[in-house]
Amino acid sequence: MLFSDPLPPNETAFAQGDLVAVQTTQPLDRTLDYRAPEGGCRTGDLVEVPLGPRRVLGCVWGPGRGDFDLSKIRAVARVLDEAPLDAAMRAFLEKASAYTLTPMPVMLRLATRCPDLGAAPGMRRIYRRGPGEPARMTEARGRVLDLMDELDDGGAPAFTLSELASLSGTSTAVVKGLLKGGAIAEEEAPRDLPFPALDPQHPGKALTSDQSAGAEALRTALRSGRYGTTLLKGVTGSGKTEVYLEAVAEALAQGRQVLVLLPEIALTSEFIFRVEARFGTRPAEWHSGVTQTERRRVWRMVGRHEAQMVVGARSALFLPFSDLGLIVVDEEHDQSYKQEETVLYNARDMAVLRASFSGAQVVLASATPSLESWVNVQAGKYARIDLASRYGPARMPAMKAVDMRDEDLPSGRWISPTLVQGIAARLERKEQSLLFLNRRGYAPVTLCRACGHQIACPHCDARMVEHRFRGRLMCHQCGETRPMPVECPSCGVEGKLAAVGPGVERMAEEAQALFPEARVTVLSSDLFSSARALKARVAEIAAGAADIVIGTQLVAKGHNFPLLTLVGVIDADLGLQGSDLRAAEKTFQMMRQVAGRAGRAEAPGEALLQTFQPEHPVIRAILSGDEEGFWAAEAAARRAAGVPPYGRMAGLVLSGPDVQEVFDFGAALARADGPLRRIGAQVFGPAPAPIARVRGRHRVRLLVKAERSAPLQAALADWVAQVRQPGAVRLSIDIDPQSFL
DNA sequence: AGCACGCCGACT
DNA sequence: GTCGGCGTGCTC
Repeated sequence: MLFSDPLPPNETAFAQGDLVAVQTTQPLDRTLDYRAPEGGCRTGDLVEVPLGPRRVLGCVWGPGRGDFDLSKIRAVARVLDEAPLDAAMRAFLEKASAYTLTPMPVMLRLATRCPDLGAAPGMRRIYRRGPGEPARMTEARGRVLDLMDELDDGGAPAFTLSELASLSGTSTAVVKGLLKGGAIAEEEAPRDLPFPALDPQHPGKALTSDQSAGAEALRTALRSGRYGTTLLKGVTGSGKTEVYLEAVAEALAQGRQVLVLLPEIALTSEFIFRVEARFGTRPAEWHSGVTQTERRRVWRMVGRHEAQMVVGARSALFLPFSDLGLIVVDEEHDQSYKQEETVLYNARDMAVLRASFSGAQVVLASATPSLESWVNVQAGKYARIDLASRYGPARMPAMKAVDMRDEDLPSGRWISPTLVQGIAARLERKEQSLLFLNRRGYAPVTLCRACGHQIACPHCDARMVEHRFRGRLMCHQCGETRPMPVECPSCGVEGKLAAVGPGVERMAEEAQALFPEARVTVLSSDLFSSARALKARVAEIAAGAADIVIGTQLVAKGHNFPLLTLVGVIDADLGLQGSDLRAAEKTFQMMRQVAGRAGRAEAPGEALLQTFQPEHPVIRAILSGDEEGFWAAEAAARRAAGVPPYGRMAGLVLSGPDVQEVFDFGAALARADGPLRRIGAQVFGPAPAPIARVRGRHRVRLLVKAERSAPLQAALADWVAQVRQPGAVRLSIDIDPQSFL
């Protein structure tokens, strides 16, 4: 990405009646001219404008274009009482729109995702202790007043009516009764309270010399007051968090705002706890689990610089920070930063873009960085800090391959004798073992032994996966479930349906059969109703509530298991097959993350990787621990193939209810490749997407490949615009797709 | 996104 | 004749 565009001119004030260009959230491909309202407005102001019979949300983008019939121009209806989007934010939105080929109105919608935007700030009644005494004292009244006096630490604490009633164990009627005598005073207070200030001077943990050096480098970068990106690399448990919290402290001391992105909501509560320990109070939170009221508060306070620090999901990048000084992207390599729905953007790249417009520093933290980041370091675009030594006595586990060709294992069994021995030894020592398999459910395939039929989802081209705990079949694509049938749905023969292949539930069964006395548990996302329930279970397990843990991908993500000393990877080859060019990178990262779960406390850990191809370069790189060698080899391979980050790619997915129509549209696009050829780009496809049908919609994929320097986005826009799109067919363009299938 | 306009088939 | 299907186009 290039981030060299200058900032747009500074904010302009417009007097009533001046022509202003307004970017709306309606799907229009340009701004519309309006007249500035009574009292005027400024660039960046969020406004309500009349559009046809409706009023819609918009943002003042600059002086009017003046290319529309003056007599038809209407006036801005209202300037919202919200913080304006500043020049850096607007430039960020425009650049992100151009880069991801996402229409501006969609970007503006991302930036204004605040409940009740523009509504008057909500008020609520609060109650404080008053000077008076009640005419008659009762027991309930006494409890209420005692509560208020007891908690009175000088600042006359305020309560809501319901808080007061429930905390003192009475009804609201008692509180209301106390109002009369003036013992309690009622007042109106804004619902949106500023966030308490974080204290950068609050003492932090003692740092190792490695960590101190890293922290000092980040502080120095922060003091430059300019944009810069640093890759903070350290194995699991090396104390990356402590290091970047020092950068946070520096930004806070400068009075600038901080955003920390985490890949998973489940990780936020532990992180917030650490922030509170470090800075004395909690930061603002922004993710799908936050209530509407709190969201509104966070959005407003961020815009007014009354929230200093936000911890959240990728969408927090679009909050209206007024002075953003630091963005931390924790676990920067995580695939979830690139979502594969609605708006396609990579939060890691967008963080860098946003920071470049705000003069902010970016810290990309990871034990296993993405190849892109590694290459950017090599090219001198990013700085790099390595935390090599492990925090405390724990070490990286010893890693060994279990060559499955030499293991004596009956069919239908997946835990090799070598791995069984390892688990047995741990059980004896009262240590934990983790078996990792990235497959949910009992078995990936359900096959009829009579006719060979495989049970597939009726809406998707995907197999139904048996979930034996629930006695149901489930489609992992669309979530469709149905009871487990007794007879084959194809030939009707009873009792011939067989489970083929391993899933975590089946591993649990096998482990339990091997070790009947052991406590076996499964950690899989589908077994928990909420992040809270999952977190609670993880805490129990960490405390020793299980001997053998069977887990999916979930366990690779930063949860702590101090008693764990053995990790068994059931199928280390799983990620190596297929034509995904990132397979090697993903497998490498995943295996290292999982292996990093072992031996975090006093006891040294061991990781056993079950594989049929121990000589595979990726497996060898994992075992040898030669990361730099792996990156260099992988980078060379990508360069030779002309693929990202050395070449540019775009993936197109066309989808619609009618296969023929979708394919015809794909073929028409492939034929009309003139604009692409002009920049030397090639089109591949149309081909059925990896999952050719999802929720009843047929999906077809095209892939565009270009040179690094080619103006890909502009060519793509021209190309797609030439071919008329059938109404029922949807088209999404993914710049820098994660998988190239 | 909505909402109007408009041009074709099935009905009171 | 007219009601209503949703394709096309406009909104400052």
